[in-house]
Amino acid sequence: MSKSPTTKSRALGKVTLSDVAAHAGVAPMTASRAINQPELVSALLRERVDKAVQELGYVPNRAARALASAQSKVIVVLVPSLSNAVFTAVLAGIQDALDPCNYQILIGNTRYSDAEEEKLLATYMQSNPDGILLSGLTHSPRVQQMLATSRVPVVSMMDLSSEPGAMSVGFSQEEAGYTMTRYLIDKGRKRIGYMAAQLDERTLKRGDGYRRAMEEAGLFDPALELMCPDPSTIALGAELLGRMLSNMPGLDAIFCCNDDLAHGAIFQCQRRGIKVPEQLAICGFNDLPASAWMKPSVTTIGTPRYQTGFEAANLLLASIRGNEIPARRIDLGFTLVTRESA
Amino acid sequence: MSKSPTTKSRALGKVTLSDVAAHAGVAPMTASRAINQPELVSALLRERVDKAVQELGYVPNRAARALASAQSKVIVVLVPSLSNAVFTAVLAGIQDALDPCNYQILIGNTRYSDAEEEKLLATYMQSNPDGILLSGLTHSPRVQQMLATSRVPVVSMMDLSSEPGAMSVGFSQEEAGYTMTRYLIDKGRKRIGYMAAQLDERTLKRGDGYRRAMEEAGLFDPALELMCPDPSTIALGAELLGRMLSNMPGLDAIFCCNDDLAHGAIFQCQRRGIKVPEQLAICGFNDLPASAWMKPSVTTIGTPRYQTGFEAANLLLASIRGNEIPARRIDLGFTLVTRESA
DNA sequence: CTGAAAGCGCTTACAG
DNA sequence: CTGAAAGCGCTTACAG
Repeated sequence: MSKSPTTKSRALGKVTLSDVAAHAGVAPMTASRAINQPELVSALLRERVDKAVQELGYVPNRAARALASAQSKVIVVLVPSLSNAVFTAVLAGIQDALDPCNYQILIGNTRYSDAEEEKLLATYMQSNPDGILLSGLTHSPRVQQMLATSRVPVVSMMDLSSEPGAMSVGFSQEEAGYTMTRYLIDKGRKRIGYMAAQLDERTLKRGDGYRRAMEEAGLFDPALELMCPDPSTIALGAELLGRMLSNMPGLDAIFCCNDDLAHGAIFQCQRRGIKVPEQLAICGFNDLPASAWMKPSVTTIGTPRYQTGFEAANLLLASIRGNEIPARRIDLGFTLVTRESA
Repeated sequence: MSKSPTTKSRALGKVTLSDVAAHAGVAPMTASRAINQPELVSALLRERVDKAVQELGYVPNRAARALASAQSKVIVVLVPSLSNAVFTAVLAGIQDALDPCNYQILIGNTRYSDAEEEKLLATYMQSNPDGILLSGLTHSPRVQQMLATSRVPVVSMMDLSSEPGAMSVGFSQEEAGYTMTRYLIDKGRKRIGYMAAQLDERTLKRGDGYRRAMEEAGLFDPALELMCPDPSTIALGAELLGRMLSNMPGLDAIFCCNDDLAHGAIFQCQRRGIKVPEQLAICGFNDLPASAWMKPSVTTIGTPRYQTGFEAANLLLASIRGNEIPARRIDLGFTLVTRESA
């Protein structure tokens, strides 16, 4: 358990590559190779270096490597929320895709705020990331500029970009909103409300789909939309249900922009003795685990969250490596999951 | 929008501090000061440097700074899960506490695996973290050794350490398990089962508390415990309920080690027509949002998740800064939340 | 297969 | 208040 012999004032007092090299009786360069490209070093020296690494407890200094090699091995991931199960599933997919590649993942939680996104990106840019994974398609001008000037590969997740050359993985949020609304209409519902919260990009696009379907069917009525900027929670769903019930006479169905709201709305119906779906059909979006188990179980849109993260990370890796990219726009689709609630 | 004039082969082709200094007509050292300790630079030069930074779009290189200053400004956080709302709340608290301090947070998801924890820590150690936030008290020998040799300040979250000098923030998991069980006993329940999954450290300690209460009351029966190593999910709760019902005759209450299991168990009861709490009392742990809204609402233990993250981060900061630390062991307590289900 | 030299972009430690 | 020198720990680019 020997320590670095020199005690220079600025140093961390840690074992360096030179210490390892000295201990093994080789040049630092050889020690470096033995560690990073062992196939380029003779078995004998490789063994001596390995032994020195063990004995000294050498830990490579990532900052030094990044500086010398101009390669950070860092990938930045920006998501709007960590409390939303949707994004933790996306992160799981990203982790699984990146795990074998020895990248360091910098996770930033923008909290659905453009300002926060700018701040995080500005900070993370100091780490010279090799690639960036972003949620959504729309970003502030400053973010767009930072991305453009950095020339770092970027993949957008959760929706499909129509910009040529842009890389994106997800599905059409608008189309999914349309599909769910269409389903309710086909079931014979006439007064279909849209309950939305957070009002992020995706919620708005689902609303666009809802509107298109309602207009097509001649059922559109702006009074049927409740758009609330607060974060989506079960409690908010419960509250908004009350508001919709009192403000929208004749309501026979509600399309909630996500499952959290739908769960809250259904719990509220249970407490008020409103029968779902007989009196009121309620459906959600995302197919969270509880949706399959609640009573009534919840009709919703199944979304490829884990897969989105996984594919987006792989697309980014291909781009970083300069590999051929068959498709820069990967549509993972969505599924209409019909259950008891609508 | 001028670029760095030199085009050396190894460089990133990015604007450096020297470029900024040249553009402002000062020495690099002065540019560095103007950016990091502006109060030490005259107003005139400070202004010229600021202008140069703007005009060149300078982004500091974090690796270079870390290497030169021997300070990483990195804090490592290891949590066992990101899909568990408990830990995302802890992370939110950490973020809020660290946000003003310009630290980079490295979030590692150990997936409840010691091997994964070792791997993550080994990787993150390469970044020379200034501090580490760990979940739980027990860690593998290799993890303990890495922490010991690095001499980096560590704060443990989610439970209280009895080791002298160790810093920890949380509450007694054992005590909480005891309290919930005691509550069920006081309510007159006799055959109280314990439904556990994941079987991590905390689940086991809650079980210890359950056992202590049952033994005290002369109600203990090992046949009343169902310990399943699979991850906790609503689906698993629903499944385990079935198993307990068929294997534990006379069961009149179930203490689920967390709310996910409790929700699944209650949904299953609804589907089977079992009345909760009349025929079977069910309670959970953690007080997730749905617990207050479900029907029946869920009796559970409220836990200080956000607060744990917040206080743990602040404790770590104090330790990093060498501030005086009034208490190295911060007990945030827990609350028994009695509702309809038990 | 091995190694001496130079440099990555910044900050420390001095000196003025 | 300002700056010239040296160095952080590693890797690139050569040369042998």
